[in-house]
Amino acid sequence: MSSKATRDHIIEAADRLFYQQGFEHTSFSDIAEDVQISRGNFYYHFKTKDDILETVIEARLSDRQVMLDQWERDGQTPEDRIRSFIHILINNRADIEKYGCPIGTLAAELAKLDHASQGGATGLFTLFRHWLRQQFIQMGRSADADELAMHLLARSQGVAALANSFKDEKFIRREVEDMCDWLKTCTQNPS
Amino acid sequence: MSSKATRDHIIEAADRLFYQQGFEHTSFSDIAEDVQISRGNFYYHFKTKDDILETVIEARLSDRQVMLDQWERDGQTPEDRIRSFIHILINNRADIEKYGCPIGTLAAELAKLDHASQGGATGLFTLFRHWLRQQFIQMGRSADADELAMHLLARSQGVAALANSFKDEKFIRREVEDMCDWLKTCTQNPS
DNA sequence: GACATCGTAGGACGATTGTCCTATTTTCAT
DNA sequence: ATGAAAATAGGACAATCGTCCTACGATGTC
Repeated sequence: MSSKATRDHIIEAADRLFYQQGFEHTSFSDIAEDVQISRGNFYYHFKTKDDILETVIEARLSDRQVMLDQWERDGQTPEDRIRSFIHILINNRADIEKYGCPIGTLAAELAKLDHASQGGATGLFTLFRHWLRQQFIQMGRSADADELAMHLLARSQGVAALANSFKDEKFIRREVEDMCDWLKTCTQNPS
Repeated sequence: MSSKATRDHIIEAADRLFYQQGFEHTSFSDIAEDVQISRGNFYYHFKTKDDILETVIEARLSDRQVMLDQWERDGQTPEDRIRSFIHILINNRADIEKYGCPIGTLAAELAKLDHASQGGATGLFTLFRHWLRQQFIQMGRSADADELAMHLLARSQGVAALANSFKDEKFIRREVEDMCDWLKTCTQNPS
């Protein structure tokens, strides 16, 4: 098989397993078994485990960027686009209830490990933060756009965390609705 | 030394290290070194690693219960007491920026490990959920007390998560103030 | 002061970890 | 078809993990 195809399989499997089981708790054997290659062959594609993590983070960054670009094309108004962000919680509720937020849980784990890729995980947050900030600026809230972005990011993280623990779909839907209501008030109140 | 003293030392060290490094990433050697006992002596006090985790969760439950009881004595109004809860974020901001929320990060890790003590970690959330619910009931919001409790719990978790990633003290203070403002509106609006 | 119990130390154990090395197979340009 | 390069397999490796076992020192009761 071509090198790139195998490499992509590894990245896809590592991405999924890091999400479902955590980075440290996922071993090379786990990934190799999932991809159906030998454990030894691993080091032809990646030098170290940290190397795979870096690549997975880059892949997630690229994935999310594509998603944001798509919203930029689809959503008519910045409010529409932010609503798409909020509705991630509903669209991915099954996974979130089982494994939490893929970005938040990774950032939390790497912080505890004091891992070199902490910054990469924070970069995933920053991607959304800057994108949300842009949307709020377009809504005429340039003065406090970053504060609004952080606020919404925090609320999403909180909902994901509790949804993961309590596995309560109604709670997710209620909070999503509440965030959308809050979003409506953002056009009106300049502060 | 008495058995109980050593045991308490182990629990205290395990509690701290599980928080700072995560449960799985903390080994018996880490704890033993911290307590300054031999690794082998461990199994005189605890049967397994999961056994220590269970005990640590019980200790955290007891600790937080004591804290809630204290607030119950100190705070004049339920609003005062809920404010004490919100201000955990400020009082513990240094640790939260470094290690996140001790309850949220443990619950997230155990969910990924599919660990038997998942319920114990969720129980820590439930302790606060029920306590907050009681406070909101005393504020005359019995109809939606649990929803308000979950809402506030979620917001705290979100702030802790982002504070951990961005290490931004101003963000914490801003969100705490915002939550206190929101709390004020809770007495007025019956829904 | 003898003795049983409690507490501790130190190491053995099998399994698993990330990493690395060396054959062997596959692929493909010539 | 042949040879170089790419890709894979399988195992060796040192270290570390949780667990367990046995022997030694401390403690306190009779």
